[in-house]
Amino acid sequence: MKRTIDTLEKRISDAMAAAAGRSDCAAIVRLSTDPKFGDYQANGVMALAKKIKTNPRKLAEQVVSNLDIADICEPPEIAGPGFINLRLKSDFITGRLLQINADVENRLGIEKEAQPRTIVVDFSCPNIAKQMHVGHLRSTVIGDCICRMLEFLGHNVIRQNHIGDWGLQMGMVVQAIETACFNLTSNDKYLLSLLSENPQKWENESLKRIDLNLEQLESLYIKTNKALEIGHPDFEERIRRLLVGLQHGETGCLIFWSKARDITLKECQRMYNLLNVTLTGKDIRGESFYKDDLHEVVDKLLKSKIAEKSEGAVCVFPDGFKNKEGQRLPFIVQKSDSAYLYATTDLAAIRYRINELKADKIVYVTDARQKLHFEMLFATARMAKWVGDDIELSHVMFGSVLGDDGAPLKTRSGENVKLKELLDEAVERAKAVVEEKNPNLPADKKQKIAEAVGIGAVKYADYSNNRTSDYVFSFDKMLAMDGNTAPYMQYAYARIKSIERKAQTKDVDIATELAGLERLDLTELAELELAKYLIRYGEAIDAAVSDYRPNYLTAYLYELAQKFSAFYTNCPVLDAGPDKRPTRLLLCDLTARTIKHGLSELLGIEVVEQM
RNA sequence: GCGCCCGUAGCUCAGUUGGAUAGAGCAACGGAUUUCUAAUCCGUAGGUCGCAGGUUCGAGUCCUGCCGGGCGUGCCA
Repeated sequence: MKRTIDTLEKRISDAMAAAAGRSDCAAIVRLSTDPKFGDYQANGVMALAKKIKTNPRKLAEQVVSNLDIADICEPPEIAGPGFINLRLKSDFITGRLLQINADVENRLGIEKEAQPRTIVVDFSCPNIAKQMHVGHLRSTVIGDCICRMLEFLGHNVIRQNHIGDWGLQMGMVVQAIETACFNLTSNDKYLLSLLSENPQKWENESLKRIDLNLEQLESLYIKTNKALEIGHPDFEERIRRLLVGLQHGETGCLIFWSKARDITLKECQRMYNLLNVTLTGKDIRGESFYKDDLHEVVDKLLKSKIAEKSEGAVCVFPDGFKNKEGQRLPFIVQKSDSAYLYATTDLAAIRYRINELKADKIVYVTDARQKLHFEMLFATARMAKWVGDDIELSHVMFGSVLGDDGAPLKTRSGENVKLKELLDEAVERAKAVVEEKNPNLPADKKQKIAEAVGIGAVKYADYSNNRTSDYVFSFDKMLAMDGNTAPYMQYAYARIKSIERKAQTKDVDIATELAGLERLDLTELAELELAKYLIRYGEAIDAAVSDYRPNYLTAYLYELAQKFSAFYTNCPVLDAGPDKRPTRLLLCDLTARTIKHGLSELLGIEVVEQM
């Protein structure tokens, strides 16, 4: 089932082309700004009239006379300076609803993309030896939604969790694990003896016994970091040696590193499961994966004269980038101490994604502060001809999560707020609300509802904000029952489910009433409004996915829930007469399916049967 | 200094290649519950879209300048 707006766009554009005798015509069909203008409006005639220097209203008349859309709309009306106003026929609306109802694939009548692409999405990207914190929330959640939407439309999505598991800090990570082993050894005679006699065996033995969780590892890492900052030359030298050892693949260093990686990834996976994010172990492809390609990246850039030595470092100077003195700005791919950095890794990753993963598009979901980095990265990759003109590189950026004070969200002591603590508190608060509103539910149900609502609220708040702007984090707002929040959406869904449960006690067989449904009765305004909105779901997804903006989807879902709530208060369902009831049951069913699909399939937010 | 992002109702924010009278939610005020979950609905009030120019049939949206804020700006990611 084609999207209505696309069909209208095509037909009107064609009619414009016929009227104007040229091919570059765009109807620019949009939702009407006001119900009195109908459902859709075409804005393109005025621009075209200007281009071909003619009277826009006359042109509009010509276009309309060429136009055959009687299967969809009432006769179009020309208004104002040259708008074409379109009102959907009620037959068309009911036809669509029935088609959605009959969709056996449960896709709510939404078609897959005619030309599926291979799209790599790079997101989440936690770091080794660090707990996920609020800074990872947006990338993880928005990236996941983008993947889900693209996949639903039939694209081949390849998730890439580009974790920070290589580079400068790894010396300290190795040191941290080693410290943990020493701590273990200090009161263990056997390990003590091994330490002097057989260091290799000591490493294996102590690692086997070590039982660190990520929190403990992180705290060791932080201590190491602090010790380094204070500045002991010996210690500094030791960390540097560990880093070099790791980079040269010394087994001792590698097994410590690998242990830290395992501890970290295990905990991250817990977070993904808790967040209902689709990432798994197979999506992990961190910086370390590219470590052996870095030399070649720099070498190729140097050989092709794209990179040059400057102040000891190897730099690329892409066109159009200037520094503060107005001189060309470097994209450093190798430091003067010959170490590689994230620019190098990112270039290696681009090559891998295009050559091995066969990406048509690569989408990076990272915060807005990295904008310049990605602009230079893309420019460099294109200069090197590693990325063809037919391949799209997108930096999907987002703003920061702020605290009440307007500064990036931190704890009182100035640390990043841990994601786990944030989610725990959200669930805790949601639980208090469930307890208050619905104390009679069994405890396990209350817990499930609290988890769905609490975590859903955090995610939904993130989605519903325009991703490019910063937003102020507020439990009170995201858990509010009014407004564009997860609980409001979940409540609307729960109300429909409640009707369904009630139906059984009233001997109403919903399945039977919906199965043979052929005629609908949309006489009430609230019914018609809801019906029209339901058939637009595909348009909302398209808008959200084509600009990677989940807030378009949440805005649609919210409005849908509002229209449902209006319908719910005005139109009794189960007590309606036999002529009205099937239509109303269908509206309930399709609303529930749409909300569930949007929340649970596309946003990864659980719905609940009762609240 | 330069670059990027932003500035919309008291607050938080939507606003889709420039479209008709700029929209929500919160807060405020008024109303609706013998009725499928009131965790709801309906209504009222609230605006110089930072300021000043410009482009045009038409600007919150595009251009220029200014004011205010955030971020970035050669060896972190």
